[in-house]
Amino acid sequence: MHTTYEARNFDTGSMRNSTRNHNNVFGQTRITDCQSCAHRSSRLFCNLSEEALEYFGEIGTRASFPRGAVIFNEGDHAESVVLLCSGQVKLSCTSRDGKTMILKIAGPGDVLGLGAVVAGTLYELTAQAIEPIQINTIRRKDFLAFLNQFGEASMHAAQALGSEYKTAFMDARLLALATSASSRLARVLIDWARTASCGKDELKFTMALTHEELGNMSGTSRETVTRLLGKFQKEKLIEIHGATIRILAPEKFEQLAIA
Amino acid sequence: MHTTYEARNFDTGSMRNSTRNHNNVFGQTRITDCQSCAHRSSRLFCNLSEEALEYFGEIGTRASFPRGAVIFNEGDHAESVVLLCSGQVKLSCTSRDGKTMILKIAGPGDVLGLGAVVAGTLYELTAQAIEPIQINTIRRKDFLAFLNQFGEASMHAAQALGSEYKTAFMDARLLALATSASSRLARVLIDWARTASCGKDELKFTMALTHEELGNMSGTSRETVTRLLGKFQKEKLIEIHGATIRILAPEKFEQLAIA
DNA sequence: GTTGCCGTGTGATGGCCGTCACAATTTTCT
DNA sequence: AGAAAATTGTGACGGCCATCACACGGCAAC
Repeated sequence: MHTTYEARNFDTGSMRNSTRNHNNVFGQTRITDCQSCAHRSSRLFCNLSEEALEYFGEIGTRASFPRGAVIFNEGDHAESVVLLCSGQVKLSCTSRDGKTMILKIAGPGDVLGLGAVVAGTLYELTAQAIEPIQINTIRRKDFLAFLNQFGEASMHAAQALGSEYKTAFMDARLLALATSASSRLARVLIDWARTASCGKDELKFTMALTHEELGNMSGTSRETVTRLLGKFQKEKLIEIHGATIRILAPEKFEQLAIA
Repeated sequence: MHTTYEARNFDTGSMRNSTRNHNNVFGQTRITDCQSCAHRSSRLFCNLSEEALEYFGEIGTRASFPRGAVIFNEGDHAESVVLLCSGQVKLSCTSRDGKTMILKIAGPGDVLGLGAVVAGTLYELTAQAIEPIQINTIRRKDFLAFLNQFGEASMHAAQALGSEYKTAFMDARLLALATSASSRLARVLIDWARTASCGKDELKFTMALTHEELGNMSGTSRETVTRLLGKFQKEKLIEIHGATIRILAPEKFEQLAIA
C-alpha cells in the first residue's frame, strides 16, 4: 500500500529556530541556489533575471524539513514568504468544529503565504510537509523591499496571486456548482491526474493521500470516498493498485466531473 | 417591495461599442475624474499618487450602464480591466447544467477582471450591473504598460489580487466547511451586513436581492432560502421589512454562521 | 509474537434539503 | 386599471450522504 506519513503533528517549532535544520537533507539532492534550480524556468517566481534572482537568493534563508513538519499555521502572523524548492506541502484549514479542508497540495516552485504577506495579515492556511522538503523563506520586510526594488518581481507576485486566486475561485466554484460528492471527487482526481500524471498520455499517477484526505479535498466524508472509489472501479472508470490510480475512461470521468 | 431589476438579459453589446453610452447618466451624479472621486482614498486602486492617477485617468474610457447591463461574460477574452466607479455589479458564474453561483456583489472602487487581464486568460465570471453604474475601462495593453511604468501600481494590483484571492478562498472555505444551508445563509447575511450596514452600530441594511440570488450566493435553493428566512424571523434572529433586514441577535447569528 | 494504531470496507439509520407542484402575492408592463 | 410575469410561501416526497458502529488487514514498536 502507499506509505502513510507518520508524525502528523510533528512541528519543528518556529520558523526562526527551524533554520537550524539548515544542513539536514532528508535523502534528497540538496538544492543550493536558485540560479541552478531545475524549476527555475518553469515557475512564476523562479523565473527572474539573473540580477533579481541573485538578490532573491541572498535575502532568503534555506531550510529543510522532514515529512510531517508544519511550516506555518493558520492564524499565525504572516512573517515570511516561503518558496517551496522541493517536496510537497499540504495546504489546509480547519473550522472551529473540527472539519478540515485541503485547498491544495503545493509542489516545487510554489510560493506559500504570498497573499498574507503582501496584505500584512495572518496566514489563512496551515502548511504541512507531506514529504521531506526544502524551502527558502524570506522575511516580509525583505520581501517587500525586494518587490519594490525589482518591478519585474511585483508583476510576478501579481501573477502568482492571480493564479492562486484562480485556483481558490475554481475550488469555490466546484464546491458550489458540483453538488454531488461523486462530481467533486472525480474533479479532484482529474485535476490531480493532469498535474501529477507521470508523463505519457495515459492518466496514471500516484496519490499518497488517505481517503480521509481525499474527503477533505472534495468536501465529503471518508466513508463516501471509500464507497465512491469502489463504485468507480466497479464501473471500470478507474483502476487502483496501492497508491497508483489509473483513469481508464477519461471522457466519462470528465463528464462526471462537470461543474 | 424591493425593486427587482428588470431586463436580466439586457446586454449593451461588446464593450467597445458600449462606450458610446459615454454621456448617458442614469440619474446619478456624474463622476468625471479619478482625482476628485469620493472613493479615491478608500479603495485599493484609486489610492495612487497624483501623477499615476492622472495617467490612469487618461488611459481609461468612462462609460455608464443601466441596471441589467452585462459588462462582460464568463468565457470572454479578457480585454479590459474595469474599475467600478459607482453602482453595484453582480459577479457570477454558471455551470453547464445551469446552476449559478454568485461570488460577489462588487461596489464602487472595486476592480473587475483584474486577475484575468494580468494572466491574459478569459474572464472567469460574468459581470452584470444590478444598479445603474459608472465604470472606467482600461484596455489590457494600456493597463500592463501602466503597471510597468508605475511600480507603485503593481503593488496595488498585487494587493487587489491578494484581496480577491482572500475572498474567493473564504468562499471556498465556507462552502466546504459550513455544511448546513443555514450556516451558509447566515454567513452571507452577516458579511453583507458588515459591509452594507447603513452606519450606526445596529446591523440594519437593505438587500435588493431575490431569494433565488441569495440561494446562489449561499449555495442552496430558492425554497430553502425562503424557509430559512422565515425560520430566522420566527426565532427572533432577524427582522425583515421589504428589502430591509435587521439582525436582532448578532451573537447568536454569528454562532450559527461559524465555519 | 502480540499489541496497538491507522487506514480501509461495509451495513444501518436518519436528517437535511433539493425538487416538484401549486397557490398567493407583488411587481412590471401597457 | 388590468394583465402578465416574477417572486414568494408552503406542502409532500425522496435521495443523497453524514454519521455511527464494527470488522478486517497491514505495519510499527516492543
